[in-house]
Amino acid sequence: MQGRHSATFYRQHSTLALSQLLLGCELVHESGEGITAGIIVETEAYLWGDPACHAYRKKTARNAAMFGPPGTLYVYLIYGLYYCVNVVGGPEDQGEAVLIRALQPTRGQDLMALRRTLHPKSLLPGAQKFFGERDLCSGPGKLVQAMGIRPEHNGLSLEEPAIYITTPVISTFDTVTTTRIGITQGAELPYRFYIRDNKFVSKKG
DNA sequence: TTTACGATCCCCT
DNA sequence: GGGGATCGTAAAC
Repeated sequence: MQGRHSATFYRQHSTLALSQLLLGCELVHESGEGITAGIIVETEAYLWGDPACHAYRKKTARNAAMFGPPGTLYVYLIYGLYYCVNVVGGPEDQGEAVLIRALQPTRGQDLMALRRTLHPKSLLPGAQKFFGERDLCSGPGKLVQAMGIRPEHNGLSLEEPAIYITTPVISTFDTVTTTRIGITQGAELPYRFYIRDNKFVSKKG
């Protein structure tokens, strides 16, 4: 059994450092439906003074969770269709966070596939009905769906019993540092990190 | 009060 | 490789 990261861990490192330290750690959700888990293989940092950061201008109703203590979950709706999940980093009250962009599934793959299949959009005629392992968590919207993370998780702490991140389960890998995906402002900043040659990463580059 | 747009995903060409 | 879906948020009027 792997240990879980503590509040101290989230407090002790900068958000940029956290973005890299979370690679190789396992995100676990013990839900009523069952347990799902996956190794974090891709992250992005959103920092103070960063124009792409949701907290760039000021604290609002949407981004309030970003100003919670390090180790808080920030879940938000994107494009009116999907949700993304972040881990709030320190220093506290700076509105910084780490976007979890991809997981390598380790537990509950069947449940993940079920959740992805049962998503309302997937029930539309002609929608994809089968998911290979690579399709479960290879993107920020996908992994939220597969892990059963919902808007109600916004503002919760990773100290909660049912949702947490473990200490590293793999450690021998190279980290690629590159630019973030899907943004216009701050696009040149090297704030994206992923495990080299891991097939569950959303995109190369 | 109105409007433009986004840290995405999936299907179609 | 490109575009449409879809809606809450926040900036602009």
